[in-house]
Order: sequence, then structure tokens, then C-alpha cells
Amino acid sequence: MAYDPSAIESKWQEFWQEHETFRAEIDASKPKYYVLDMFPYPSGDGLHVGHPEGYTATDIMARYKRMRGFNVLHPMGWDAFGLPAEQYAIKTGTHPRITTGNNIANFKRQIQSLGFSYDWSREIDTTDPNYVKWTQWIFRKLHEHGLAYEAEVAVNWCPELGTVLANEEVIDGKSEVGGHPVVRMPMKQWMLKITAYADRLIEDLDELDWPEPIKKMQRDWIGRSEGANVRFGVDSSSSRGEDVEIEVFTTRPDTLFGATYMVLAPEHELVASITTDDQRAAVEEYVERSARRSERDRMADAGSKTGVWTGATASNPTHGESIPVWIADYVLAGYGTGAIMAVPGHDERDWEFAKTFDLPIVEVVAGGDVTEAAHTGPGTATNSGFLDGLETPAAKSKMIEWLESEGLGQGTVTYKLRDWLFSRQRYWGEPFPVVHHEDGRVELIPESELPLTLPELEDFKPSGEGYEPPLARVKEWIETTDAEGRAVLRDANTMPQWAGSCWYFLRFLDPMNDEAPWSEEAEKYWMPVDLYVGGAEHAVLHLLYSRFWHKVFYDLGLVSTKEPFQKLVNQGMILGESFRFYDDNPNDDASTSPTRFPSDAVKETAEGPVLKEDGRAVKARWLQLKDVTLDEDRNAVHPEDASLPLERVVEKMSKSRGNVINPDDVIREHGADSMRLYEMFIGPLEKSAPWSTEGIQGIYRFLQRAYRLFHEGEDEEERFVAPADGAGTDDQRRLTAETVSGVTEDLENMRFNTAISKLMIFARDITKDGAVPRESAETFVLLLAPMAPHLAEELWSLLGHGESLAYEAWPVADESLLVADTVSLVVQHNGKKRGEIEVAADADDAAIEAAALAVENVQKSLGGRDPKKVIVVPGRLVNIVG
RNA sequence: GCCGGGGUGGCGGAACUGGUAGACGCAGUGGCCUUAGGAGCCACCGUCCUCGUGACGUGCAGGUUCGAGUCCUGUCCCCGGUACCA
Repeated sequence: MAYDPSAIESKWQEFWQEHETFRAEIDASKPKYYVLDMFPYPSGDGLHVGHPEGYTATDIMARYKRMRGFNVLHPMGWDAFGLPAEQYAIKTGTHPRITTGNNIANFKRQIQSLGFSYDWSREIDTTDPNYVKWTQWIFRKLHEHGLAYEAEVAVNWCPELGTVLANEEVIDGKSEVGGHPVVRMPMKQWMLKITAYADRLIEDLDELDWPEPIKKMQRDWIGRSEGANVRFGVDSSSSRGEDVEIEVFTTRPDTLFGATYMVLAPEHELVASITTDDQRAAVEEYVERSARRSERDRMADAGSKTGVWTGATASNPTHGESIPVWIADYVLAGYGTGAIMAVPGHDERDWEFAKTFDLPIVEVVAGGDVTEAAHTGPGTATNSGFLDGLETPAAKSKMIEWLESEGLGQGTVTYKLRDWLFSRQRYWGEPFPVVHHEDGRVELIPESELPLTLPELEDFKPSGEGYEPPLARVKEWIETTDAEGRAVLRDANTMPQWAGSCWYFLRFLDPMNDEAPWSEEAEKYWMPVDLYVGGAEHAVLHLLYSRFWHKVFYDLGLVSTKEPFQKLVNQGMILGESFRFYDDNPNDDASTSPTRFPSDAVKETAEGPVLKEDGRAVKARWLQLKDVTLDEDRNAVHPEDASLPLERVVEKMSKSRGNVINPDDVIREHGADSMRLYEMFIGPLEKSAPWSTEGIQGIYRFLQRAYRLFHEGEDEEERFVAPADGAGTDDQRRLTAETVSGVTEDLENMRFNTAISKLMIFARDITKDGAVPRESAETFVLLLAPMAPHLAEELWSLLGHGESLAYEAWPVADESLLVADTVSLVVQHNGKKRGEIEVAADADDAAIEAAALAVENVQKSLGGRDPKKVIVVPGRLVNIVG
């Protein structure tokens, strides 16, 4: 019971801080290693056990690489702008700066209590004016290079709350807070031209050491598709003699002969002008209905197609036949040209639409049966005039050639990716460093006036007048003058939270720089980030936005690498465990005594859980492991009713489930080293796994055992015992070498769980034949150091070293000890194990074969037959076939 | 639906390129130590039986192979993402 993590851990945390052990400086004589965590938003709830999982992994790598002679940059900071602090301000009047400051202090305390080796001198906070200054400086650069522009874009305006809401604050077309109606309103907004980088954002993924699924998600999000734009002339009878053309985008120009009708998005600008008088009422009703329908509604009946004929027809340019022009909400206004040519024979959606409205279906690609289903795959062109007989790829290019020569269209590339909506109607964000002139001109404010800071507010409630951001109310801030003394207005929008997180990894290189966002020297030395660890929820947006900015910086000569993050690892989620049952008191009525039901008596419905038996509404209840009773079969049952089985559920930690684990509690009880080790031990980093309150016991026992390798006696009698001099017995030397080799390989591959199990085996077996020899003891302490740094430092100092082990050289295994003189081989007959033999490591196949055939069981199994074949797998086994 | 990940003991998980399935840990069982043990140490711990250097066993059904958790075909289930992208 002598191992006392709390004393050891605070001692070493103070030591590291006092000695600035982890301060990183540029040192050209050493290779660098930049290991980065996705910095957190410091929420009011504090750290949960999920955060430290990634942080522990990066810390182990940072400490390991230091011992391997790398100059390691390992910083931490705060992504501190964000909605929760502003919402809290609206509710309580507390300035977001105060809330943010408190939350940062709490996060920092918690993170530091885990003993991570961050260089705290580089701590940054995206809300700090010295940081905001450079975020605004970057916006100036983007604007100067034509990558920032203003456009009218719809926002979620909630008249009741008098504020603009983020998509995530809108649920089912109503505000998350209060359930008030939300309408889409156009508003002038800042946009960033990320689409200009679409191709490079796809291409450069190839060079990155990222998980394939993440790369794929990015490629799909950008959604490059090659095809053609084709112009269809609207028949003059329906366009009142005017020359009206509808341009469509298609990825299958080869199917143009099979276009039997066209569809416009209800929002398409030509809808009103081409609609004929007798169809006008129906079209207008449909347009209005689509506009009213929420995203959710549209999604709900994605299977069934709706639409209305506009009364107009257009001419299919290939054969000149008239085809009807419809409107339907399965065509999206925002993708391609907002209009399609419908080829029902070869597109599933068009096929369904044609079936619904009895439109003609023509086969133009052989290989399917278009009367049964759309044939969407490739095939030979048919019924297609000059394309007949061509395979799909050839038909595509021939059609594009024809369209271009006839002036009817051209080959083109379309992306799903849209430009990035970069303004928010919020207070707690970076103000835009621009002024608006009366004549509508926009001017950047001079660099010397940065940072442009937020005005102080007394009241953070939205103005409620018009759909204006809170800053619009602050007349004395909004109304200002330019250098020539003309009256101008500041921009009332602020930047999104992404702005700060798009470039923070560059500021870490040189956080105190007043002259530039970062110095060329620091950038050249430290970039790119060698290892970036964070949650998969940022797979697309954060990583895509930062890559975009980084490419802009690259083009401007501000950085030397095309990509910011060389290797990316997504950590899994730490899940919570709880035990579920139901009761028939869905309204939490305290006066009734509810009946409890097991999970298998309940089914989920759209309205919530109900009893299978009679459909009564019930409500789920959760119990924690410590509160449940285990019956004799070790099944969890309700503590007050042993006949009620409980369902074990493992899911995301959340307050409502009561399954949240607070790191402070874990550290108090078992120490930071146990917490670190446990998070690494429960499974591979990339995988999600449940936190188990018992499981950490095993880790704690292991650390105690490690401590006891160096101590004897109990309580007051306890004292340090120096290890025996020398290298110990052959077995001890071999075990030590094997541990070094195994742990090293595991750490290189970030397989922390198996590295820990190897250390456990060492601690269990090293004293099997005598006291721990000094060489093994020191090696073990060094191997333990990246993962359990506090205990390792303590033991290292007890072993008589005056300095921190943070920069000690990583142990090297004595290779000669890793090769055994004899090996034990499994002997199989027809693939079934029949015995084992011990042979010299360098025995030849003939000798091995003879030894294997001599095994009594093998002979018995062979039953006198001669073996047909003998397979010898060196170092593994012998398989006798016959 | 589509895309991605995954199904191995009571539980978390090991098993590198096909080569002894279940390392390590939790929980459990037995023993030792002890005034006591919620400490520590040792042993056992997939299923079945005829208790053996026995049979079966990695979601399910097939296949390839001397040999399959690992490769192939089909199929079921779970988790995550996404939502008619022409």
C-alpha cells in the first residue's frame, strides 16, 4: 500500500514546471517532431474522460520521441470562441470573456493534473486580441487575393427569439430553445472561395498518411464529377417567342438521346417565365409547398416522387423532339445548374418519376431491361444515332465533342463542395477587419489598426429588430470614419469558430511573435505537423478548412509545405456503461408507484418506447453498475427486484444516462498514471471502448507492483531497495531484451495496449529467479516513462539519478539475446496438433522432420501410413500430411 | 439506400506477412499469508464428453489451402457517416 500517486504526481508536475523540462526551442542539430492534439473548446462542463484519451496518446509519443533524440514540439491551447459562452451570456449577463477565462482555467488545471508534457510557454487562446489580430490579418490576405466575397445567403432567422440560429440549433424547423418557428431569410454574408482549391484538396490527399476512410470522406464531400453542360431550347410556343434556353448538368452525356423530359428545381429562375397560363396555378402551388416543406419532410418521402408540368416543352437537341419541362423537388437548386435532363431508362430517380407520371422511358444503353428498372451501369449505346455501338466511356466523349462542335454545350466539372459561408450573426467571434462605404464599397482596415476588438456589451440579448446581429446595435462601434474622415460602417458579423482553429498549429510555432503570425524560420523548422490526433467528428470540416487555408498560405509563400498534417489518427470514443429498464411513469409523476419492465417487454416507436403488450407509454431508466445487483448467473438485476433483468447498454457518455466519468474523480482515487495507462489499455486507440470502473484496478495493481519492485517493508517500515548490481541471470537479461524490443515496436505503431501488457509481463516475471538486476530495473523504468511518467521519474530518482529522465536515451535491446538456442515447434498431423518438439534453432528440415515423426502421438495418429508430405514452418510448426 | 468500420470467453481485448486461437487485464473459483483483508502472493478459469497430449469452437453457409479469426463467394446483425448530387 505504499504507492501513493498523489504525492508522487504533484511532486513531479511541479518539478517539470519549475525546470521548464518540456520547453521546445529550435535546434537545427536535432530532427524535429511536431505532435499535436486537436485543441479543445473549453466548455463549462470541464474535461470528460474522452479528452485525455487522445492527449495521452500524443503525450506518450512526445515523451517517447524525446527519448529517441527528437526535438519535440508539443503544445496546447484553447479554441475559445463559441456558442455556449454566448448563450450563457444571454441567459445570465456574464460576459463571455469571463466565462471563457474560468473555463480555460478549469480545463488547464485538469489537463495539467494528468502530467502531459506540453510546452505551456506556447499556450494560445483564440480569443486573445494578440491571436485575433492575426486571424484578422489572414482574412485581409484572403480578401486581397479575391478569396473572400460577399453574397446573399439564406440564414435561419427566428423572429420569436430575434436571432439567427446555427443549423444545429434548429430542430424540425423549430428553434432548439423554446421550439419557435424558424424561417429562411436571405442576408448578405461573407463567403470564402474554397471551391477554387477543390481539385488540389482532392489531389494532395494522396501524399498524406491518413486513414483511408477519412480521405474518402473528404473526396466525397468535395464530390468532383465530370460531365457536360447541355443547353436545351425551350419551344417558342411555350416561351412566347423569346429565345429561352435551359442549361442542365449531366454526368451521362452519352444518354442524351434518351432524355424524354426535363425537370427544374422549384426554385429555378426560369420557372415563372416558362410556365403556361393553364398550368400556372398548379405550378405556383407546388413551388410554394416545396418552399414550406422542411428538409425533414423532403427527406421523409424521398422514395416517392412529386412534381408538376410547367406546360412548357423543350427540344431534345439530338433528335429535335419536344419533351415536357417539369418542376420537382427531387432536383436541387444548389447543385449543378438546378435543372436536369431526365433519362428514365438509365437513372433510378428519373425512372421512378417517369413511372409515377407515366412519362416515356427509352432504352439508349443496352444491357438492362428498362421496363423493369433503370439500367444505370455502363453498356453499349443504342437508339442513339451517331453513338450507336459505342461503349459508355467512348460514347461520353463523342457526345461532348458533338455538343461542343454544335455549340450546344461543353464538357465540364461540377463539385458538391460549395463556397464556405464565413460569417455568423454573433457577438463572440472575431470581427471582420473591414468597413462598408455608403456606396456599397468594402474596404479593409489597415494592418496597423489590427486587432479590431469587440465592443463591450452590457446585455447580450439579441436586438430582436430585423434579423440583425448583436453588434449592429452598438452604434458607437459600428459607425466610424475611414482615414479620409468619411463616415463608414463596420461589419456587424463575426467569423465562425473555424477561423481560429484553421491556423492555430502555425501560431504554436511562434506564439509571441508581434511582427508576423509566425516566423519563416520557425515554420521551416517545425512544419509539417508529424502527428495529429483528434476525434473523427472533425473528419471533414475542420480538416478541410485548415487544408484550404494552408494551401492559400502556400501560394502566398507563407508556408513551405502544401499540407499541414502529415499523419492523422482518429481516436475512438470512450463510452459509458449503464443498465436499463423501463417503468410506466413517463411523466415522472412522484405520487404514483410505477411498475417496472425489462427491456425485452418494450418496443421503440416514433413516439417513444411503449409496452409490446398493450402499447402503454413507458420511460427508460438507467442504473449504474455500482447500484445494480448481480444474481447467481452474474446477470444484472434491479436492486429492489431480483426478478427484473437489466439490459447492459454501452453508449456515448451523457448527463441524462448518468454514465459520465469525471477525470478528477479517477485521478483522486487512482492517480494520473493509472488514468493514463487505463485509457491506453482498454483497446486500440482508434477504437471506441467502454470505460469500466473495475478495469482500472488492474492497472493500479500493476503500478503498485512496479513500485514494489523497488521497495520493501510496509507502512512506516517501507524503504527503497536498490536493485542488485549487474545484468542478472540469462532469463532476466532475455526478458529485459524482449520487453525493450516489444515495447519499442508497439510504441512506433502506437499500439499502446499491447505495450502495456508487455510491461505487465516484465513486472510479473522479472523477479522469478531472484532480485531485480540494476540493468533491468533502469531499462524498465525508462520503458515505463512515456506512459506512466510520474512513477517513472520517482523510481529513476530513487535509482540515484539527479536529473529528469525525460531526455534519457531510449533503451536498445541486445539483439543476441533475442535469438534462442532451441525453439519449440508444434507438431501437427493433418493440421491438428499432436505434440511438441524442442529442436536446435538452426536444425535443418530433415532433422526436424525426423524429430516430428518420432513423436509417439504422431505415429498413433498416422496409424502406420507413410506421410505424403511434411511441411516445416521455421520457428513455428511441422505439419505431417497423410 | 449508399459509403465506411466491425462481429473472437461472462467483460475489455491479443493473435506481425495464412502457421499452437484466447496474450494481458477485469470479473469469477480455490489455496497461501494474516487478528482481519476490500492488501499481497500462487493456481485455475471457451464449450462438451467417455476427462484424453479427446471432440467442437472466432456471427452464419459455402469455398481455396497441408493448414483459415486472417484469403475468396454469399448471407445476417451491430456501430458511425450521409441523405434524391443528375
